[in-house]
Amino acid sequence: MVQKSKPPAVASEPERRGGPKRRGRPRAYEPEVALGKALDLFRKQGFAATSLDDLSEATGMNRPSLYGAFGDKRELYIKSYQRYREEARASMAEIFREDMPVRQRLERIFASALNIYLSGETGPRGCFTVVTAASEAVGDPEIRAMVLDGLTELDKAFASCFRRAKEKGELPESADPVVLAQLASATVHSIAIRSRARVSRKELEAIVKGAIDVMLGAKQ
Amino acid sequence: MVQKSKPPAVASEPERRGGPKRRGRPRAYEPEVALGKALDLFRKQGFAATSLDDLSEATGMNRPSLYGAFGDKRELYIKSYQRYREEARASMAEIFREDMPVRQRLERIFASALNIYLSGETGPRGCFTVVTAASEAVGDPEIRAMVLDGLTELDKAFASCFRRAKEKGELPESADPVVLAQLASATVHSIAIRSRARVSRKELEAIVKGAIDVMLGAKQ
DNA sequence: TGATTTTTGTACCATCTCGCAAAATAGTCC
DNA sequence: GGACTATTTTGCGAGATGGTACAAAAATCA
Repeated sequence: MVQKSKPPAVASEPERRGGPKRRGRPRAYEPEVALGKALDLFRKQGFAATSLDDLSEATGMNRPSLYGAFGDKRELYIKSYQRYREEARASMAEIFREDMPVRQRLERIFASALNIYLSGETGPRGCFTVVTAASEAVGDPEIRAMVLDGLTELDKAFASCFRRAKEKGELPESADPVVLAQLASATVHSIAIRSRARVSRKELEAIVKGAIDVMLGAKQ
Repeated sequence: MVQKSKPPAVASEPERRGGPKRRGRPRAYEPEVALGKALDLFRKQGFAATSLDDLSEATGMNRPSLYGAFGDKRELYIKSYQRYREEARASMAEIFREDMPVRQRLERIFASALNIYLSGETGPRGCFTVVTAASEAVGDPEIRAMVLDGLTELDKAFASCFRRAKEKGELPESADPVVLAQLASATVHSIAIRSRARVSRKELEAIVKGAIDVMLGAKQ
């Protein structure tokens, strides 16, 4: 009953101009925006510490509207996480679109991660996957599956990055793309955690640089 | 009630120093044991998702006793974390006591971490530092300082490990102990997160092995 | 024995929690 | 204009939450 009879207007644009006008009282909120606000909150505080009142205040929707639009708290959490993943995936795909040296690609990936983790008005927002893994993944199989999926997606992206590099001769034949990818993912996880402890951007960038050097064999 | 109401008469160390015998009603619990139970719970569920009722049930203490012994929920959380850190530090010190090849020492450190993260009756317990960083560190300066301290402690331990190795000629002169330590820490963080998503011990061990190989220059 | 001290057990409070059901509102379609 | 539809608003209720008050219980001390 919530989103069943909703017209397939998935794209946000056709709504405002000459679109197939929705019947009934118009919404006082924009779902995309509201979901973004919810995402911010969940990312900052985690699931349990975020109350419906918090969400209601942040989104500007009162609880029943929230409930009607996104389902209960857990569903909203899952939808927020999905949206987060989509955004992360998009910026990742962007980096993989054009051709460039491995080092540069790695730098851009890590820079993108840092931007995601450090941006935020009230402090670093961190990584949703890490927050979720820490709190909800143990007890909720569905959420755990999403976390697992997020982790392996990152692994695969890095692995393909290193595989390409090997093909182009940027890495020695002895290099193992999967192992290097796990190290790169680990670096991401590490800066995700450290960013929450308010480690400075400078230090995090230094960690990234050191990790890249080792992975590309500049050191050692 | 988990802890039975047996008198603590012959507790591990009831009273030291000639036993000036506590006056008043004897405790029905052992603080050390109770704190351990609280630690388990917090580690599993995080701060917000753990209620005083949960803690009361797990420790076998009712709320007033809990409050009297450890203070409010936040204080209990902090005390739990301190105890966790002490245990981790102890097992780390153990590994640093005797002399051994770097690879072996690294293997033992990671094995110790894996044991800590994976043990648990109701599933992997994960790393308190990661859980705390994800949930509480952003909002609570005191807790954040503890997390930061825990992170740098691990970094330093690894750094000293690599420094020793370099002195003994186990690593090339070009190796940077600090950078390698950050990579090692990152690997720990990564397996801490992955363990919560129920990644199998086997996979985690493979990640560790790959990371060690790269750090010691066996690959590349 | 009785006084003192410490802990325990029960009960309680004020607040917050999530979820829901009406009722009011604002638009579209005929 | 009136019927219809989708959304918002208000408000509620059963239960959980963190924290506390108070008296009974159990030990030591005098």
